[in-house]
Amino acid sequence: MDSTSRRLMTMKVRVRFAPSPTGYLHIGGARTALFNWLYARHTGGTFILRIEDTDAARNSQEAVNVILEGLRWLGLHWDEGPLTGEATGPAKGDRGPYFQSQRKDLYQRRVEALLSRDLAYEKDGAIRFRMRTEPVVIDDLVVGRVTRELTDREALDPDFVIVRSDGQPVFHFVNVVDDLEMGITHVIRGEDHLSNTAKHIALFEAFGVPPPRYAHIPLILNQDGSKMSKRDRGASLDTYQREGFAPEAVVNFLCLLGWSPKNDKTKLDLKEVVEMFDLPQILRHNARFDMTKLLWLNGEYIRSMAPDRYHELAVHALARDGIDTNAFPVAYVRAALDTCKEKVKLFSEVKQFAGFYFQDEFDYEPEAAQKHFIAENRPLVARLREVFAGLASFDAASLEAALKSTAAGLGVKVGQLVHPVRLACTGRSIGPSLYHLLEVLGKERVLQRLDRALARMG
RNA sequence: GGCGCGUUCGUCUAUCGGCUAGGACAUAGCCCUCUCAAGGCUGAAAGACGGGUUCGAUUCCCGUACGCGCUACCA
Repeated sequence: MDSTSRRLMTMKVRVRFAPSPTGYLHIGGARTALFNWLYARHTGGTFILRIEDTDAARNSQEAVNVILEGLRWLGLHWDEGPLTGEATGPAKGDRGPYFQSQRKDLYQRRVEALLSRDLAYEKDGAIRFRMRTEPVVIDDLVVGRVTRELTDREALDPDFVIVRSDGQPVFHFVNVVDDLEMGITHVIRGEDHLSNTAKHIALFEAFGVPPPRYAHIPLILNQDGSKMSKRDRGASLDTYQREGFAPEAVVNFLCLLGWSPKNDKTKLDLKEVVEMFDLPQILRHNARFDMTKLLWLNGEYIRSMAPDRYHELAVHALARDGIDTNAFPVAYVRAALDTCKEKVKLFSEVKQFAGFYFQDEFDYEPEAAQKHFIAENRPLVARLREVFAGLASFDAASLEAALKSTAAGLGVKVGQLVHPVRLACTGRSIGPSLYHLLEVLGKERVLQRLDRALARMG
């Protein structure tokens, strides 16, 4: 073991997620944040959020808020970093500011230090760093030992710009200065930065400071293997926030992209992941994003979700879809939502499954109405209506018994009653268990809806 | 073009030289069933290619192909 690794081993881990506020949080960025968070929690270290808002033109407070809200939604809370999207706003941690736009003096001082030692020089109004020409060895914790040779262009001129002629320092420079000043011990980032790491290491050496350990994680690709860009469906985290995914399912799925618990478990306990997670086990190849599997996982999470959590998310989804459940008794809402818990894969589906509980006026599915609301069924449904009306106890078991004996008495299959009744009471041909849904609706609503449907049957 | 990284079922992955290559999603069939799901059972489905090393290679080495990344006064 060299002295650098020994020093780092005794040092408390400090990792950071350093997104640029572009207006959306890329799913790959979310995974990078997750891996940094997991490593910090695993080692008892510190997870830092730093906003790389050097490109003033396209940065805004709203764009930063998208990132903050995305991370909060995922449950990836940071130990140091901004508390709001405002660059000059409050922050926690003593190594700030955590916005690059507020760190200009720091960069200026570092530039002058390099200039004064002739490690950098001015050319055409820009400031360039004297890059070494020997290969740079990167001991990456994920990829292994990488020896970065000069490219053909670099062989001609290895130096690179660190401050543009307009006075703006470039990414490679500010990134290194910040990691240095903030005492970052491990840089966990996308593999797209691997080649550039040589520059970063050279810069650290120029400052006379040992570089942090690097861990370059593979990229997340589209289903077809192409690069996932802003426009691709599922590339932006807000897709999941809006479409009714449970954050815990998204986090679980992201854990499985490039990392695995080495057993056959798919549904993971985050606490266990924190215990097991480590950098060397991260896979070295890119992964494709399988939305179908995430959807399945989300359904798994919903099915096994704690009741309170499920109701909270379901009610929230309904509200977003224009259904105010506050107008109904809490017990009714809970009972109604419970009948759908095992049916939905997404919270955005809750309205389709449970909407009828909260609105009396709804249209019938045309095809189903044509099939089930026929004259032939009218006397059958009418008979059942009377049986239901006479029931002393309107619970699922009684309803089932009543419906089945009525069907038997009429000499028809159970389905011949079930389908028209379901359609009459819900407007749809699919939905929760019929008997349970009738129980929740209650006798009054059920009879009303049956009457309304009977009026349309022949 | 140069530099770097990668390559196990369609997809995510297990395997750290002994494999009849395991699991999950998706998919096919069957069962269950009031719809839709869920669940149960069964099936099909993989080591990019070519050379080495080895008693033995998915596993180690080299080459080729393919994919991805970087190669900016973008981040």
